[in-house]
Formats: sequence, structure tokens, C-alpha cells
Amino acid sequence: MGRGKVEVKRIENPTSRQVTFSKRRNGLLKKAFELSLLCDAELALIIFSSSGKLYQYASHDMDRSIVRYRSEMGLLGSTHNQRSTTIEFWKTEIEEMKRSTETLEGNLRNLAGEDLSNLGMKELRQLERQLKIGVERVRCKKRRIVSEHINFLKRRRRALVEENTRLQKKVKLLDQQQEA
Amino acid sequence: MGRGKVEVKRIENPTSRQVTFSKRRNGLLKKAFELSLLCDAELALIIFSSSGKLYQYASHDMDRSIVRYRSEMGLLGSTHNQRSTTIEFWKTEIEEMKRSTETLEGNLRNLAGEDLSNLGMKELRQLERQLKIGVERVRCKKRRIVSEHINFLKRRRRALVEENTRLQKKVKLLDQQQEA
DNA sequence: AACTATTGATAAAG
DNA sequence: TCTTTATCAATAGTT
Repeated sequence: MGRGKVEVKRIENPTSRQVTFSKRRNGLLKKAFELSLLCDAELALIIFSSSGKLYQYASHDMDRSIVRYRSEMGLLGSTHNQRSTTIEFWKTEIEEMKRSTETLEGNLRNLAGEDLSNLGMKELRQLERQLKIGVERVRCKKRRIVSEHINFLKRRRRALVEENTRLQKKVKLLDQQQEA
Repeated sequence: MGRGKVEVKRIENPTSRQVTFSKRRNGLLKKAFELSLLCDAELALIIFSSSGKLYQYASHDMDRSIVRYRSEMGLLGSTHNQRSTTIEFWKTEIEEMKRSTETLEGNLRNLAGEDLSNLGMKELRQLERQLKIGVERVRCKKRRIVSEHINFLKRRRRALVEENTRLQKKVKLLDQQQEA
């Protein structure tokens, strides 16, 4: 995709390697994001450039995904390690969880509109959109509840009207019997 | 890239979601491979389908990349603790963290307007209020950013106007000197 | 799974 | 690094 097809092998020219890295990295991150969103998948992507710089994308939370990966793999190749079933193991588990908790709390604060200091315009726009969607969903749910309640009341009223009619007839009948 | 552009949001139809997942997953894995090869980068990619199946790609070695990622992210201090603590203690710690994580995730889903099924009218009202506050805070922050930017531009403009005036004077002066 | 019409990604150039 | 443009690659919809 570009002018002339490219052979898939290490690009020797450092400059064009860097340029290509930058472009393709962005493309890959975008596609990772789209895949997770479109298909409701959990993605974790770690990229180290040849110069050692880190780039990453995690649809949910990097640490959680890593833990999930580990446990998934653990089930498959469980033969080998006696699992250093020691405090060390649990310690790392806890550290992972703590970090992921912090991330979650950060997201939560953002959604509550707190702690917006280090967000840029782009993030703010996205956040606003997300919040609006949330409001709309909540309103929708409220409407449904109200509507259901109204329907319930309507049915109840109809039943009462019918009951009433029946009783009136009965009364009339009884009156006639008494007159006779 | 396909017939008709596609909105980047969760595909509701399960069949086409699955098909798209399959196609895009392969595309993503291929691109990840190409990036690592072309640009000599270290890549680690973990994918969980919505049904929980694991797919992965690692240019070097998944565990190595994860370790590198962790060290890059700055392992939380956690140098070492006294060994006085028992495994039981850590276990309960973990249980607590898991529970708090679940709560946090629940709140997060609520705030995103997902999973409202077990909320009553009262909770919904509160949630809506919270979301509205969030939206207002985000808008406020946005306004502040825009306003600051405008002020910056105004200052800049004023400075330029002054500069301009000064230069015009200078030019006029030079012209007069030349004429003389 | 295979086929294409289209969109999307990106190599090269500026 | 950004933009533009020409081309190739990925894939959405269809069979």
C-alpha cells in the first residue's frame, strides 16, 4: 500500500526505517483499537522501537490482560514450574491488581468529571461524548421504567372498571329481586 | 476498506461480528509481524475474543516482552517486605482487591451507561445527575482551554501589531535618511 | 471459503 | 514531522 510494493524484510536505511515505523505503528495501534471495539475483544499490544522506546495499547487494562494471558497459558503448560508458590508469587499478583485498580479509579474519576487536569482537548471531547451516551442510556432506561409503570396502572384501572361494572349489575339485580 | 465504510462501533450482529473478528485478527497479526520485521521492533500482541479464546503474537518472546514492559513502566517500589507475612495474609489481600476491582468495574460500566438492568428509579436518577455533573465539568474544562488559547492568540496578535508599528517607523526613518 | 468493489493504509516525494 | 498523491493492501458485503 503505497507506491510500489514492499518486500517484507528489515529496512536497511535508518531514516526510512524510522519513518515507516512511525506510520505503521500508528496504523497498528488504530487497527488494534478498532478490532477491540468492533468485535468486543480484549487487546493488549506492546511495541518497543529499535531505539527502545515503548508504545502500547490496551483495550481494557494492560496488567489485567497480562494476568489473564498468564493464567490462560498457565493452564496449558502447567507441567513445568512448581510455581514458586511463595510469597513472591502473591506479591506480584497483588502489585498487578493494585496497578489495575489505580487505572480503574483513574477512569472512574475521569467519568465523574474529576481530576481532568491532565487531559487534552481530544480526550475531553471523547469523555464528553462518552458521558452523553451514558446520560442518554440512563434516560432511556428511566423512560422504559416509567412506561412500564404506566402500562401497569392502565391494566389495573381497566380491571377495576370491569369489576365496577359487574358489581353495579349485581346491585341492580339484587334491587330488582328485593322489589319483587 | 470494503464495500461501504464502516462505523467504528460494536457490531451487534453476532455472526458478522465473528466474521469481522476473524478477518481483522488475521490482518492485525500480519501487520504486527511486518512491523517487527521491517522496523526491527519488539512486539507483543495479546488478543482475547469475546468468547474468551486467546490469540497472540510475539516477535521475540512474550514473557521477555512483558518483563521489559513492566520494567519500563517502572515497577512500583515494593523492594521487599519482611517475610513475617504469611501466604494467607496475601490471599485475603488479593480477595479484597478482586472485590474492589469488581465494584470499580461495575461503577465504570454504570457510568458508561452499560449494564443498567438491576438499577431502580432512584439509582438511575442519581446516576443521571452524576453524569450531568461530569458533562458540565468536562465542558467547563474545555471552555477554559479554549479561552486560554484565545487569550494567548490575542496577546500574540497585540505583540505583532506593536512590532509592526515599530518596524514601519524604522522604515520611514530610514527612507528619510536616504532622501536626505 | 472465495470473490470483488471499495475503502483504508502507506511509500515516496515535497 | 506533516501533507499530498499514487498505489497497493485489507476487508465489507455478497455468493
